[in-house]
Amino acid sequence: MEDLNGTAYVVLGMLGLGARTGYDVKNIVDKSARFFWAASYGQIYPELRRLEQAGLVEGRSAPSGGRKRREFQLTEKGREELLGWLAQPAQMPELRDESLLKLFFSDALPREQALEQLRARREGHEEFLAFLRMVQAEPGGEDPPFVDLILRYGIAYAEFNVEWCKREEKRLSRKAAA
Amino acid sequence: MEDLNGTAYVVLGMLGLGARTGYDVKNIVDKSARFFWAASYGQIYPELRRLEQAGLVEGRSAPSGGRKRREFQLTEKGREELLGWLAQPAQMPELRDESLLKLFFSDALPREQALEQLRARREGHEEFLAFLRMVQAEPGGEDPPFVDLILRYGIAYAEFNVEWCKREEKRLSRKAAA
DNA sequence: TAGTGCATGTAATGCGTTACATGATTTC
DNA sequence: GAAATCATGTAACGCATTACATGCACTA
Repeated sequence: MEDLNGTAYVVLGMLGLGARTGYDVKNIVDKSARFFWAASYGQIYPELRRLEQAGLVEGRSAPSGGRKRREFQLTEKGREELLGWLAQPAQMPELRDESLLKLFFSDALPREQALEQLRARREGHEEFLAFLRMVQAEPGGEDPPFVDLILRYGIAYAEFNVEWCKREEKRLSRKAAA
Repeated sequence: MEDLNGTAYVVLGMLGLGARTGYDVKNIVDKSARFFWAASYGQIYPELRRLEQAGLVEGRSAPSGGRKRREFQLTEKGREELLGWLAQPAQMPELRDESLLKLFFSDALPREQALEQLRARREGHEEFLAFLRMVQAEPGGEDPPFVDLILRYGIAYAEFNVEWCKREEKRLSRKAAA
């Protein structure tokens, strides 16, 4: 087992799911994983090289017309690394949620502005929910079961947040009125 | 308005909530905000200096016995900065959840191991839930309303995750049996 | 022919953790 | 007298974003 960072496993995993180029990896991440794990070109391309040097992926030039292009695929070693990582339990995530931070400090704010923070959080999650429902409704090949599972998680998570905000908005308005 | 990072506002906010030293800030963060926004000494102390230079906090030496100690408090400018920041809407957070990432790639795994990932996620959130309930049950001064709101959010969030995992564990076991 | 998409990459900068280093005071 | 707690800080490293730079191919 190598000592790899999370981004390395995103790349390995996406190659496993059919991505061929760095560009592919980025697009698939943006379409399906961005909400729980983002990745930028500035990480992906250097990471592909490191993985190649470590023998976990194999790259070869595969130009399309006169356009430069590198295709990658998992090596046997790379597949093992991915499976080994998948088999280990994950760390609990450290959230970094600015909106919760603002709410946490909102005792310093007039009630109406604090309520506004709650509303803004709700609206953010409502938009997010709409986006995920759109993705879900898109035609095209069925997703693999666990890819679909995570999409449904995203939807459930957004719904939870919307409902929670609504509940607390009501509670707060009631209190303010009392 | 200065151009400050999130950690700066954590520090300002915690001083507003009664923290006096960098050490205080760290402890309060660990007790009440770590689950949605962590901060380490390596950020806090340099940040306090920057804030002092920017005139947002005021520090003075306040040794207790022969022990070196610096107390800080918000300046008027610092309080305004904090309030200004609180009044603006927050960005949607970018999650970075390794456990969701592993589930996302779990189609590559034998079903039983994938189920194990779900169970591990559930157990993580169960522990987290137990921890938050303990914090909630602790005696001691009542928390300000919004501090309490966020504690209740944490609990609701953990409960949501536990329930979601249970539901999906069942669904998956059913499928495997079919 | 202009715009969009495909494709690859680097450099600067900033954010954050970890490990290290030090030392006084209080409590058992 | 040992251990825990209070308290402050730095240095090295790693991770990630952003902005920049380049250029081909297809389509409207």
